[in-house]
Amino acid sequence: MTSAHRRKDAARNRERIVAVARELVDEGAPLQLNDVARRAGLGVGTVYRHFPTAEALLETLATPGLEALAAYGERALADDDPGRALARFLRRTVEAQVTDASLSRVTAMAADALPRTTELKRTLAAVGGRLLDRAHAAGAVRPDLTGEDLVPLMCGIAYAARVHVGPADRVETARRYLTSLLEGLYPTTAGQREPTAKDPSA
Amino acid sequence: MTSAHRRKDAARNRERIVAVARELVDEGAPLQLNDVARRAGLGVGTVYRHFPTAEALLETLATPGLEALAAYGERALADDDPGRALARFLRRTVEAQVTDASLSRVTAMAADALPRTTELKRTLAAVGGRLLDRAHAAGAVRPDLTGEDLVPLMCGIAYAARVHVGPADRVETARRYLTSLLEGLYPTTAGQREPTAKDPSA
Amino acid sequence: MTSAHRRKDAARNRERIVAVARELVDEGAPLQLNDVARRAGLGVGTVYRHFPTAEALLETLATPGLEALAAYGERALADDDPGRALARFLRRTVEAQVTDASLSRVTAMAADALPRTTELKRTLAAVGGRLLDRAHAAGAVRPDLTGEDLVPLMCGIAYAARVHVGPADRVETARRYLTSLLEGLYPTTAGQREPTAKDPSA
Amino acid sequence: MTSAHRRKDAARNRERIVAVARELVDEGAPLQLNDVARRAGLGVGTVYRHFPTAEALLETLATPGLEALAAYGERALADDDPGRALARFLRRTVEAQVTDASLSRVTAMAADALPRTTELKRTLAAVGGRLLDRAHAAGAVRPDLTGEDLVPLMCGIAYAARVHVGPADRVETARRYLTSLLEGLYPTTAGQREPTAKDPSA
DNA sequence: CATGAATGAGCCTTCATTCAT
DNA sequence: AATGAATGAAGGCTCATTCAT
Repeated sequence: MTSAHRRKDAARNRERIVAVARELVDEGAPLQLNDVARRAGLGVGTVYRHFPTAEALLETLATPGLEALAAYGERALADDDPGRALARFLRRTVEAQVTDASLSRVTAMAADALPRTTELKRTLAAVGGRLLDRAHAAGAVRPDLTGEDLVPLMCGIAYAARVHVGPADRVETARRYLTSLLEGLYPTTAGQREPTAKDPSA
Repeated sequence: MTSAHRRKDAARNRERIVAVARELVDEGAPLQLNDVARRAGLGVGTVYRHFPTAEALLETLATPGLEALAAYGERALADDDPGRALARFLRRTVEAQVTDASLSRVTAMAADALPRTTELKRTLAAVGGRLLDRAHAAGAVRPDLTGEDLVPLMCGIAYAARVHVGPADRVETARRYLTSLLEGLYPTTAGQREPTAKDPSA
Repeated sequence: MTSAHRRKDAARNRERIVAVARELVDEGAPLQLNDVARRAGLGVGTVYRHFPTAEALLETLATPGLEALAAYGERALADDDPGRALARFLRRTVEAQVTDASLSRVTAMAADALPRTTELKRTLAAVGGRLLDRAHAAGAVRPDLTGEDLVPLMCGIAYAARVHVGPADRVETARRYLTSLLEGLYPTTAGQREPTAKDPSA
Repeated sequence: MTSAHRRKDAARNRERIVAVARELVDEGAPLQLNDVARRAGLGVGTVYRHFPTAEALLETLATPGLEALAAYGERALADDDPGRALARFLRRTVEAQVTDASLSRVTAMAADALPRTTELKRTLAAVGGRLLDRAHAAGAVRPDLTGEDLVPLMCGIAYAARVHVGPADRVETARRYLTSLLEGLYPTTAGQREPTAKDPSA
C-alpha cells in the first residue's frame, strides 16, 4: 500500500513526462530529455529513470497510434472489397501520421529503441502486405506496387502535407493528396475511382 | 593589381568552399561551416565571410539546380501537349531533388537565407503554375490540383524515395513513385497513361 | 516473533548484499550501492541501511580476509625458523591481495570506514612487526627493513602482478615477484635463497 | 606575422593548460578537462582544442619524462658493467615514476591516446629488454626474470613507495625499496650486493 | 581579405544520497 | 525495516560564432 502510493506518484510523473513530450513534439520542437524535465518541473534523473533515451520516449508517444493503426488494419481485412479495404487503411495511416508528429518521426527512424516499436512496425507491415496482396489478387491496384512501397508512399504523402503551406488544414490536405495518389494506384477504367471517393468513412 | 589578385583569391576560395560543401551534402552529412573550413583548408572566418550562415551556403549550392529546373520549365511551356509538358517538368523536379540533396533541403525550408532563393522559388512556382493552368485548360489533370500542391507533392515523392529501403536505386524508385502519382493525377479514360509512360526523355 | 522474523530477514538481506558485492568486486567492477541493490533485488534504501557507504561495504567484504591473514600471522609466530615464518606470512599476504580484490582496495585506502578495519590493520601491522623483529634478531632479513615497509611492499608486489600482462596467471606471477623480492633480482652466492625456496607450503 | 602572434597566444594557453594539468596531477587530483579550463581561466573549448581527451593531456604531461628515461637507457647501454647498467636504469625509472605522477598513471594505462606514447613505451621496453639481455648474458640477474617483468616490477616499487606513509620522503623510500628488490630482503653471503650498493650515482 | 584560436552556452548522461510511504 | 522514486550537482562533449591580428 505504501508502494502503491509511490507508484501512483511515479505514474503521475510518467504521464506528466509523456504529456510534456507530446507538447514538444506537437510544437515541432526537438525532443530533449533535459527540456522535458525542465518543462515538467522534474529532475533530469526522473525523466531518465522513466525513459532511458529520447527515442524511447518518442516511441512511447507513438505506440498508441501504431497500435490503433494495426487494429484498424486487422479490421479492414474483413472488408469484402479488397480495394476499398486497402484504401481505407492507407487513408488512416496518412491521417495518423499527419495528426501525430511522433508517428512520422518514428516511422522515419531506421533503428527502434523499444522492442514494442519493432514489433508494431512488423505487424503493420504484415497487415499492409496482406491488404495489398488481396488487392492485387482482385486486380484493384497497379501491379508494380509492392509491400515495400506502402510505408514510403504514406510517409511521402504525410511529408507533402507538412510541406504544403496554405489555408486548408493539414489533415484535409493529406487526404486530398492521398486521393490523388490512390486514383493513380487504382486501374483507370472509367468510373473506377469510386472506392475512395465514395468512402468518407474510415 | 593587388586588389585584383585578392578578388581572384577570394573567388577561388569561394569555389573551393562550394565544392567542399557539395561533397558534404552529397555524403548526407550536416553542413557545418567549421567542417567546411577544415576540409577546404581555409580558416572558419573565410567561410563565414563568404557565407554568413550554413543556410546561405546550402542555398548557394542549390541555386544552379533551381535555375536549371526553372529553365527546363520555361522550355516545357513550348510543348504542344500541355499534359506531357507538366509531366516532364514534374519528373525533372523529382529527379533533381533525389539527385541533389541540397535541393530537397532548401525546398523543405520555409525561410530563405538568400533573396536569390526566394526569387527562384517564386519563378518555379510561376512556371509550374502556368504549366498546370495549361494542363487544366486541356483537361489533362484532375481539377482539384492547384499550383500550391506541386511543390509539396514533388517533395513528398522525393521523400518517399529516400525513405524506401530496397535494392533499386533511388532515382529509379522516385520515377516509379512519380508515375504512380501521375497516373492518378491524369484523367483515367483508357490508354491515357501514355504521356509519362511513353516518355523516357525529360 | 515478528521482530525475530524481521531480524532474520534483515540478516538474509545483509548476506545477499555482501554476496552481490563480492561478485561485483571479483568482476573488477566499481562498487556502487545502486548497482548492488539492483543485482540483489533490494531497494537502495535497504542497502544504505546496512552499509552507509560503499567503503563500509567494501571493508566488510575485506574483513574475513584480513582476519584470516591475522590468524595466519599469529600461527606463524610459532614457527621455529623466524625467517621462514616471515616469508610465509608475506607470501600469504600477497596471495590474498591478488586473489581478493577487496583486500588490495582496502589496504590502499588511507582512511577506514569501519573501526573493525582499523583494528585489523593494526593487528596485522603488529603481527607483521613481531615476525619482522624476530627475523631481524635471527639476522634473517636486511637490517634496513622496518615494520612500516611490509604493507607497502606487499601492496607493491600485488600491484605489479596486476600490471603484468602475460600468459601466466596472476597468483603465479605474484608468487614469482615475491620470491624475487625476497631473494633479490641479482644472483647471489650459494645457499642464500633457502628461506623461501624451501617453502612450498603456506 | 599576424598569425605568429596568435600562435604565440595559443602556445601560451597550451603551456598554461599543461601547467595547470601538472598541478592537478601533482595534487593527486583526477585530471578533468573542465577543471583544467576553469583553473586556467580558459573556455572549455580551448582546452578541448589543444587536447581532445584527458588522456591525451596526461600523456603530453608524461612525454618528457618518458623521453628522458629512454635517453638514459640508451646511455646505460654504453656501460661496461651490464648489471650496473640495468640497475641504474631501473633506479631512474622508479625515481621518475615517484617524482612525476603522470608517468605512473600513463604506465598503468593499457591503451594510449597518443601515438608518441605508444612509441615511447615500445622504445623503453626495447631498451629495458636489451639491458636485461646483457645482464642475463653476464649472469648478473636471476634467470627467471624476463623483459615482461621490468615494467610491472618498477610500477610495483613506485606504488609501494606511494602507499608507504612515513617520515622519509617518497623518492628516498622508492630507492630503498628498489635496492631491497635488487638485493633481496633476505641477507645474502658477502659481496653479492655490490652492483647496486656501490652505485650512488645514476 | 584571411586566419583560426577562443569562447561558452547548451546538450547529454551518471550517480550518490535522501525521504515519503 | 524496506522500498525505490526523485533529485540535481557534476562531468563530458560539441559547435556556432566572434574577433584580434
